[in-house]
This record gives sequence, C-alpha cells and structure tokens, in this order.
Amino acid sequence: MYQYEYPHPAVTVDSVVFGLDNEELKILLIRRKLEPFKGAWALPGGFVQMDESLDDAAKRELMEETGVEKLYLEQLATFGKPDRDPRERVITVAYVAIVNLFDHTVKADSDAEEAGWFPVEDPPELAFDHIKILAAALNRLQGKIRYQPLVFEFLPEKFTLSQVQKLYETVLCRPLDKRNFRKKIQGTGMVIPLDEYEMDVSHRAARFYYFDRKAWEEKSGEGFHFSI
Amino acid sequence: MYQYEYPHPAVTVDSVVFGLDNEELKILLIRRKLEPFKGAWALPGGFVQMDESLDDAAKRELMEETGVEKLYLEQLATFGKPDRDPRERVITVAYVAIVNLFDHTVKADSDAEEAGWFPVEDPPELAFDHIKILAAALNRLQGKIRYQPLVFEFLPEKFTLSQVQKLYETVLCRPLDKRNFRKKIQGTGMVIPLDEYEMDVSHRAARFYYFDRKAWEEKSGEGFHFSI
DNA sequence: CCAAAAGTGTTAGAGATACACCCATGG
DNA sequence: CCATGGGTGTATCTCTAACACTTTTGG
Repeated sequence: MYQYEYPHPAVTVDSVVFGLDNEELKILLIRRKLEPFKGAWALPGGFVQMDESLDDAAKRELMEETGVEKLYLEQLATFGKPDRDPRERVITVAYVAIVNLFDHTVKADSDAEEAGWFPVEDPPELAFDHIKILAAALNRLQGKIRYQPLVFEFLPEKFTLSQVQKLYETVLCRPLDKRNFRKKIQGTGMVIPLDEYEMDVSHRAARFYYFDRKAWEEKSGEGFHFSI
Repeated sequence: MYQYEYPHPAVTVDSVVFGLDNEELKILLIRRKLEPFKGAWALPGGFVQMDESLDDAAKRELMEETGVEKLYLEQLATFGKPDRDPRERVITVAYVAIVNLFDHTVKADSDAEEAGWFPVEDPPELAFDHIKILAAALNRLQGKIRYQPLVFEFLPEKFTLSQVQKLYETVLCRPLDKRNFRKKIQGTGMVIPLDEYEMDVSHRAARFYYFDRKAWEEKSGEGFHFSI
C-alpha cells in the first residue's frame, strides 16, 4: 500500500505502433483482458514504473508486447482529461513508434494477449480516448515524414524506389509524380544505389538502394531540409 | 491521506512563458520559496489537480502566478526521468506559452512570490531539469514560428512591419531582407494596413497593421503554408 | 507478343534571393 | 541639415510541376 499526502494520478505510456504490412499502413492493437473496456482493442501500453524513464517505459511495454527491440520511438503528446479512464485519474504519455516488418517479425500474440495489425484508415472501436491518440499520431507521422527520413524505418535495408514512393503515397494519401520523386530522392545524396536487382519478377527488375544514415546524421546537423 | 495499491508518481505542469520585453525575447521565471532548490529560479508551474485537465492546470498556474488570462498555450513535451526531482518521482508536462506584454501587464510578484523576466539567451541557473525544458521550448518556438503566425501573439493589436521583422530576427537569430520580408508578409493577405501611423518619432512615421485572425483560420484549414 | 512495372529529360512557371536609393520626421 | 528608421521594384536564379515513351522480364 502506498500513501501520499495529496492525491496522485496514475501515469501510463501508450504507443501508436505503425508498420507497413503488404503495402498497407497498419497499427498494432492489443485486445484488453481486463475491465474497463474488457475485450475491446486498445493501444499497447501500461503503467510507468517508478524507476524507469518514460522512454524506457514505452520501450519496455513494446518489448513485452511485440518482442521487437529495435524500433523508432518518439514522444507524441500527453493526454490527461480527468475522465478519460473510468477507474481513476490516469494520465497517459503517448508515443509514436515505427517497426520494420521486413527485418523483424513481430509476435502477434504474447503471454496470452491477443494482438493484431489493423488498417490505419479503418480501425476497430478503441478503448478509452485511444482513437484521439491515433488521430494525433497519424497527424504527426504525416507531418514529419515530409521533412525527416522516417520512411526508411518502415522498409528493409535494401529497397526499391517504387517501394519508397508507394509508402509516401500511402502515408500522405496522395499520388506523387514518379520522375520528380526519383529526382528528389536521389538528389538528397542519402539514398545510394546498389548493384543488386529484384529477382524473378514478371517485369523489368527494379534496382535496390539503401539509406545512408551517416550522411543523414551529418547533413541534418547543418539545417539540411529533407522535404518531399 | 491517499492510498494506492501501486505507487503513483506526482504530476506537475511547468510552462516556458515567452514575452517580448523592449525588443528582447524573455522568459518568465519564479523564485522558489521551498526546498528543494529553495531560492533558485524555476519555470512557473505546479501540481495537477485531480479534477482538471492538463491544459487547465497550466492555465490555472499561469493565472495564479502572472494574472494573465489570455495567452497562447500549447503542450510541449513531458519530462519524466526518475531522478529529476530529489523528493519523489515527479513527471512534468511542459507547456510553451506566449504573453503579450503590450496589451497585458503581468504582475511581477504574486502572493509574495518573486517573479522576473530574463533574457532567453542568458538565463540564470535553473532548478531541476528546467534548463532542458527551456531548450526544448526555444527549439519549438523557433521551428513553429516559421510556418505559424505565432509572432502576433507577442505584439500589440496594432504593430508596424519593422516590429514584426525585428521579432522574427530575434527569435530566429538571423537577419532578414527588409523588402523580401515585407513582400512575403503582405503577400499572405492576413496582415492588413491601417490608416494610422506612429506619432512623435524622430524619423518617418511607420504605418500600423493588424493581423486578421479570421483570414488565418479560414486559410489554415486548407493547408495554407505561412512560411518565413 | 502481351502484361506489368522500371526507368529516364525537358520545359514552363512560381517562388526565393540579392540588391540601393529616396522619404518623412524631430532635433 | 543631419541622423534615424520607413518605405519601395527589378532582375536572376533555383526549385517545383507537368508531362509520355522506351526497357526489361516472365508467362
């Protein structure tokens, strides 16, 4: 039993985990085992432990629930309306995460928890105010992807330019001109062609490229603007 | 006395309040009356009450400490390293605020609390991790001011274009070309000239303008890009 | 030879940048 | 008449946007 002179809220972290599944943008949801909202789908998350930072809490919860260690993670915002949880006052720090579903497999079920990937555009009913958090996360992703190289967090080490373009189109919900897109991507100097090509495709084989993280880190220091 | 089955952290809100004082960008600080960091300068803030939202808590604290009701307020980020407060686990939700020091006077001292405005570039030693919060806030301000009309939150209803330009230069820490700046500002269609001019200045009197909030609200809906 | 996706350049227009002088006012 | 800041236009350049056909491969 823990006692305080003044009331303290509970604090949780919840993550909106984006992934690219079969060229569709999806989010990871967990089915709740406990009341309230028992049986409903919800964002993965949980209570912040007293000895861990918020970032560490988000990482730990995602590790526990997806088994993925390496992922992109950034704080989104904190949601704290007094009545957002019917049990007690719960303030949640929301995160945006991106997992690479090519290089890492995500365990769909962990310690008897049901988990699943759902289309961003058509999610099921969500517990609490999680639909609002999802909206904020999508907004952040759409805004940030235009001037930071987040796309490569979704893609395998080696990718084709068409994959990159389709991903941008999916996230931004608008078509991009192929020639202008390729010019711009290659003009950054951070997307480097390999001498490898697709195999066994029934059309001209696409060239593979990789993202040069070092070049990005160097250039991003000096106010470099990515910009799609 | 309040009891919980699991330990709960304390949650506070802290605000970085920016204001334009004599053409200098300043922040509002409060001198701490209590341990820890008694006597040190700190960001204004305090504990979140159980029945108020985070935004409401930030507004209430600022009202109590500055007497200002109308101000620009936006959530910045949440800081929660386990050891950021020596007493107990305290997670703080940081806000960025802007007060207009032309139209509203801020009471420098409130209920026996010492308060003061300090240059952003040269603040005193701050309590807790508040220097990190300040850095994040300044970063947010510099980023956001380029594509959202935040400058007008600092300025009086009626202002001159030179005031606007100097403010941009102050915040962005770089000079701007006068003619190009004026073209761009006027090109937005949201900064409207008045038939009023400065009085009693020992040089050509500058024209006054006002910011058309309605035009901004309409245009910002349709993906309008401010951009300086 | 057909279907399917990869790959490739040029042109026109819009927006950004660079730049220098005259004007109005108070002292 | 001098000091101080207010106010104005043009030329160049860069970046963006629009646009259509040829290439490669498997079936």
